[in-house]
Amino acid sequence: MKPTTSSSASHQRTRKDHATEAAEDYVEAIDDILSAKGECRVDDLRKHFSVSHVTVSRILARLQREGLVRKEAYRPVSLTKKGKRLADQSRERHQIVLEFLKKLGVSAEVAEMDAEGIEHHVSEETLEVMRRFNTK
Amino acid sequence: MKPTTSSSASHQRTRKDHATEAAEDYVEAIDDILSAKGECRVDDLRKHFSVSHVTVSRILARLQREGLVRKEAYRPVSLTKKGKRLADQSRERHQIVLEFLKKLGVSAEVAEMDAEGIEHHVSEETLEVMRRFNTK
DNA sequence: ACCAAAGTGTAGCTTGTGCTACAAATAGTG
DNA sequence: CACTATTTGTAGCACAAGCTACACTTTGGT
Ligand SMILES: [Mn+2]
Ligand SMILES: [Mn+2]
Ligand SMILES: [Mn+2]
Ligand SMILES: [Mn+2]
Repeated sequence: MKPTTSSSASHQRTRKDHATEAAEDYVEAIDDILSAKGECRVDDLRKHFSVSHVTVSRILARLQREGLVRKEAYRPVSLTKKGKRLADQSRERHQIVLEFLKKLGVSAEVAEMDAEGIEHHVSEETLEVMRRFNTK
Repeated sequence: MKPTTSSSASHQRTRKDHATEAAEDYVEAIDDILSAKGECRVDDLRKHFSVSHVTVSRILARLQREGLVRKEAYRPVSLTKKGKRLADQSRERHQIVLEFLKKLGVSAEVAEMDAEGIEHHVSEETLEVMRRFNTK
């Protein structure tokens, strides 16, 4: 049963997934918070992720450099078009994975916990398989 | 459809999963390489993960501090009892996730790529659900 | 035994993400 | 308006994991 793919390719893929993880989770959270309460502050994200406001602030600076987010000092955060697009994609994938786990028989609480990590490692092919499973 | 669990708890769990990821992947790789060729060198791990030998060296030093691995300068790596136990657990979980994805209809190549990341985010409950799915 | 090649170690750099402590700005309350 | 509480920013720390460059050890071939 030798691997069809070299192990190194899988580990490289995983490292790449992790490199985009923060961006995906942040734009998704920002978009959700914007929908829920009209504006998104550093402090909202601090609570959402259970990290210090400093961590939030520095990640937002990076996302701004990458053109996903707009942010002026002491002002709320907003998403660029690119950021909104990534948020929508991320949310959709998140939902599919979550729904999949629940349909599979995992409890809602545990499904929510697991989905938050799993989502970043699901390829298009696997996502499609999950989509079909969900509608079956 | 409000979350049953706070989003922050999921993100904390994901961060914890990532904190143990390198240890799990390394002891598993070491154990596999030991089985395959009798000894495991820094260079074997370098190839396995597609990183520099420096990265391998520093991660091994940490795993040694954590009591998972034995290593003397210029000598091959070996696993402690604790390391071997973690390797066995990690391999078993890896196999279950991989088998699950393939049974689900994902191609072998993609299943191998995705499993390498997903495995670290699968809770005991989800793993059990996958086990049952695999034998169905 | 020697020399070259391969493998390993170490110094030192980078980036990302976590933190506390302190300073500044904004918001809320009397 | 003034004062306080909350929010946000910044300095500076830690740690993990990536890298290159260079030094040292080990291995293998002549
Ligand atoms: Mn996530
Ligand atoms: Mn998410
Ligand atoms: Mn992950
Ligand atoms: Mn892995």
